[in-house]
Amino acid sequence: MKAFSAYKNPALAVDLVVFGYHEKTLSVLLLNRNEEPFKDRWTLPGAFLQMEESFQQLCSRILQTKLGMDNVYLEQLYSFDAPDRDPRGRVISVAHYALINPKKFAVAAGKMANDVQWFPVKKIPALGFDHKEIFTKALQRLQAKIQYFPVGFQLLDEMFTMSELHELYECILGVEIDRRNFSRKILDAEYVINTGIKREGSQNRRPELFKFNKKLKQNNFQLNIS
Amino acid sequence: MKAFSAYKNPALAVDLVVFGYHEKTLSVLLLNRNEEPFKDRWTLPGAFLQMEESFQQLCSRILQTKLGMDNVYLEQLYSFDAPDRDPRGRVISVAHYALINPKKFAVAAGKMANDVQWFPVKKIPALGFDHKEIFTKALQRLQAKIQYFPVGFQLLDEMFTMSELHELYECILGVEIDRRNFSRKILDAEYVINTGIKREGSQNRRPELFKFNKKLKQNNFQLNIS
DNA sequence: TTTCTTTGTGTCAAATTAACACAAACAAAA
DNA sequence: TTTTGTTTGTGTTAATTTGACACAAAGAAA
Repeated sequence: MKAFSAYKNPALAVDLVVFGYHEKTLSVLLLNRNEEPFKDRWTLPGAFLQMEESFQQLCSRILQTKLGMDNVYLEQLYSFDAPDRDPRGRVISVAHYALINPKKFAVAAGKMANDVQWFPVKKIPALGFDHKEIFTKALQRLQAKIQYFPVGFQLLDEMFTMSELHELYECILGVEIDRRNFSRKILDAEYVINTGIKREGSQNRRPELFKFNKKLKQNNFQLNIS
Repeated sequence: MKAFSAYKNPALAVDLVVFGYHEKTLSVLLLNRNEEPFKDRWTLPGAFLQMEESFQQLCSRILQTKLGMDNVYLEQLYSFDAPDRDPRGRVISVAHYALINPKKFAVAAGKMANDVQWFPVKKIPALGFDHKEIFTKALQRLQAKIQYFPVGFQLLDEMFTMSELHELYECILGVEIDRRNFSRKILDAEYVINTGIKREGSQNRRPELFKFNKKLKQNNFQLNIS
């Protein structure tokens, strides 16, 4: 480590935007900090990166110790570097976002925070640090991604109805989607995944909403419609 | 900074994938390292983040000191965290990519490296660290982004012909594009940018290749076709 | 002025989307 | 078990978009 001795490194943290879907509402999990800075303010859950730890591991650690969750969909979002983003000093945050099904995890306040709570994405309070910016970027990413990749099933139970999926999409994208055309797109996509070939029918091909790729098929992706 | 005293932080670096377009070829700038680790191997240019420095500033510093460039298009790519990616110890790399016009900058070896050279993206040699992975991700990002956002002009002169732009797109995407339909899309897009309304004509609307948004207009974007 | 090259528009068939009628499947109630 | 309503999926059609290519206008070179 000689090579680094001349450097004083900024601290490295991960902040998590945890999305959950419940009662037709997309929500985000926030912690009420019980210590300075931003004591009693809502913030995203986060923690500092340990020397030997990967981002994945750190995310799991945050989810487990602070929120009691594991095995969730996770994706790296962006790294935030504003020099003044943390009043304690220089901290780079490599933000990630997670998609979970709130029913599976009873959210309980961990040791650090005095309160953990779901907030609908339309009613996010003032956040500490630059977490509002992180949240906004995460929501935009989710909205963009759901249109070409089947993230979003992680927000529902293993089995879900077409209506539930339809509502989820309308909710996340904030637009109305024709129920029947949506249904057709999902079924077409599922068919392609399972068989590798397009579904025939007079004109019933709607390959736009999802552009499933082969990787997904390899990953044994399953769209369960009850 | 008391709060951090318990932590030993991983080092933070930025690695740059600098794209240039020259003689109908998309290339990447590589440095031949003249010190361990990976002495005499090709790598992406990079440097460690100083305490008060933003990513932007660090990128500029790398471009200026190692490559003699400034004022280039720059975008954050992804953060790489494999614990063993640097044999010297734990180093997180927040990779960025840049688009430049090679004609504007005479590439000269800086102090650190003993050689700087353009490599066509189809002929990248074995790279040190995990830089092959970073390069691959950058190329994929560029290919994806160019299809809905007008990055890519930065690779050409201020004035360029339609043929040049057309070639650039074919080169980056690695596919053939009909010259005439391409031309129409570009001109339609330019028209929308300048006037805010669609270009009329019997069926000559091709709004797919670029989805220019208003932000671009605000940024005074100009597509100069000689 | 002629000839060649570059560039842009017209046209048309195929593919895709959006909107909505209708029918089958399912569930709840009687 | 029948009735009644709700959910879900397919059919159909018009409008939009794409892709392929003919052809013409504009420039550049000879």
